[in-house]
Amino acid sequence: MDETHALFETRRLKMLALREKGADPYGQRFETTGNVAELRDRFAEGRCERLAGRITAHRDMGKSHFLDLSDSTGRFQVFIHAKEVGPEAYELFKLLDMGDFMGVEGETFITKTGEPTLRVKNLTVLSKSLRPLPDKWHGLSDVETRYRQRYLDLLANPESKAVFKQRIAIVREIRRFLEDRGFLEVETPMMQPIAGGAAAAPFKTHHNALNMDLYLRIAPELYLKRLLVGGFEKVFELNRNFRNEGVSRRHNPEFTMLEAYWAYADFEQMAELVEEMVTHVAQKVIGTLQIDHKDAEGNLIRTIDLSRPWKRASYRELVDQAVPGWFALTPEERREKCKELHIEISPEMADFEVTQHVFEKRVEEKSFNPCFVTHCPKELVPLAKQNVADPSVVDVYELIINGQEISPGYSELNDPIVQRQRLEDQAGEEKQNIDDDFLTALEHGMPPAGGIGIGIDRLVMMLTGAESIRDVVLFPHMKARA
RNA sequence: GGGUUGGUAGCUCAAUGGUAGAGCAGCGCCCUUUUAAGGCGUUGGUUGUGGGUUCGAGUCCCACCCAACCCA
Repeated sequence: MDETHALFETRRLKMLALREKGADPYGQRFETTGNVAELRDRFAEGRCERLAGRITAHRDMGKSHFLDLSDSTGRFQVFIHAKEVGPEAYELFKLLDMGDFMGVEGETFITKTGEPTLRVKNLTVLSKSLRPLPDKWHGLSDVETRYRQRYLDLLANPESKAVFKQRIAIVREIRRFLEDRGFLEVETPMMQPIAGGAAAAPFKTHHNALNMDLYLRIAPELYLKRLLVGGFEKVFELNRNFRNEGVSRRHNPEFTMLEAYWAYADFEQMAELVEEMVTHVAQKVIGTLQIDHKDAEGNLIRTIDLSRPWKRASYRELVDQAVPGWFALTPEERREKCKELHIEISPEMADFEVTQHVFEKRVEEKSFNPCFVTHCPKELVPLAKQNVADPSVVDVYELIINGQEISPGYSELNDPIVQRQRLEDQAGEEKQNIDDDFLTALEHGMPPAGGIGIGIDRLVMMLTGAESIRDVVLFPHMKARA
């Protein structure tokens, strides 16, 4: 939309005309007697009120005008008539359009159709909009515009705004829940010399004054554990991580992660904590533990049942259930089996990766109600403690809801020697990518601890029924327009 | 990275290869209680970009850009 467009020009000329008539088209503060909701709550005829908002409807009866003035709490009808506001203000009013902000003062009354209304005596122009808002009836449905110009989506689509308000409430309730249990929210570096704590490609940046490369963090984990070494016993961080990977329905390059660590606890206590937290948040924000997911047409696809207790089963058990006899096969036979099952695998995959692939396709993607998958193979999770009885697995859970990983939880590895070995194995040739400062910290002694991560975006998707991460991230990343 | 679908007026959408249209918004006129107000009239387009085929392309072909979905 270029700025010489007729619609833009018409409004620009009106803006200039307002200025000529002595009205500042971009005005100052306006004292109100309340917002729309407050006016409605205490509504009685004959009260003098002052209200500010955006013009969202205009019903023109010739000399009488009915406008909807909208703020974040709703819309309120205002009545404007030349005799009531006087000729000068009426001239200003005629220069206003849908989408403009104005402040009004007048007396309340009820129209003959029963609508609570404000009869305007004085009006103040607060802000002139130079571009038209989306169609009042059809709204804004173009997904590209909804993401690129989210403000239009928020204005035109109440259900979109509702999802973001739910997201805000979810994040707030998580913070309260953890704080109520003695967890301290901390802030650790977003820019790290070595991007550790997860296996993912980082974004690289450069500090000019220090002349050093830095990475945007892919996880806060290694810093939070330093805090356990430093004597904090219950900490959490709820903030952004960055991963330099593809974007998809489930991936945004920056995403919000909760990590929490609890000294002297283990992964089973962490599972309890997460179960309690998510059900608490669902009950508080959504008002139910039965979460309906609908398709674009509004048809119910499924209901996710968050009722406690949540299912717990070992990785091995679940894979064996999905593909009976899987663990009796040789690695070669497993690859054959994948062909039979039409599960695509690549030749360079290690045997545990083949199993993991089967897990993803046959267990994860088919699990909608909550399931804690416990005791994963240690190759998958290098930062967790090995199981005492079976060293081939680690003491972790992986929480699956809605066919996606929502949260991993660990009994954190606190043996510095084993930890160094694991990181070295994982790094392979790239030894310089090992966070030596972290290992030094561990060598000073870290208490045994439970830790969790929760992908907040995916949690919000699950709780709100959003099909795409872009529907729960206010400003999702998009390619630059041509 | 591969596949599928899509991109037409500010918004929502039409248009067998044959004059690019509608509703809403905008603009003008009528109307003193409307609720998507109504009535009459009217402006508005490089059909994502660039090529090609054709007497003629929004439509067919090629390349590219952007997006959604699926796959890797």
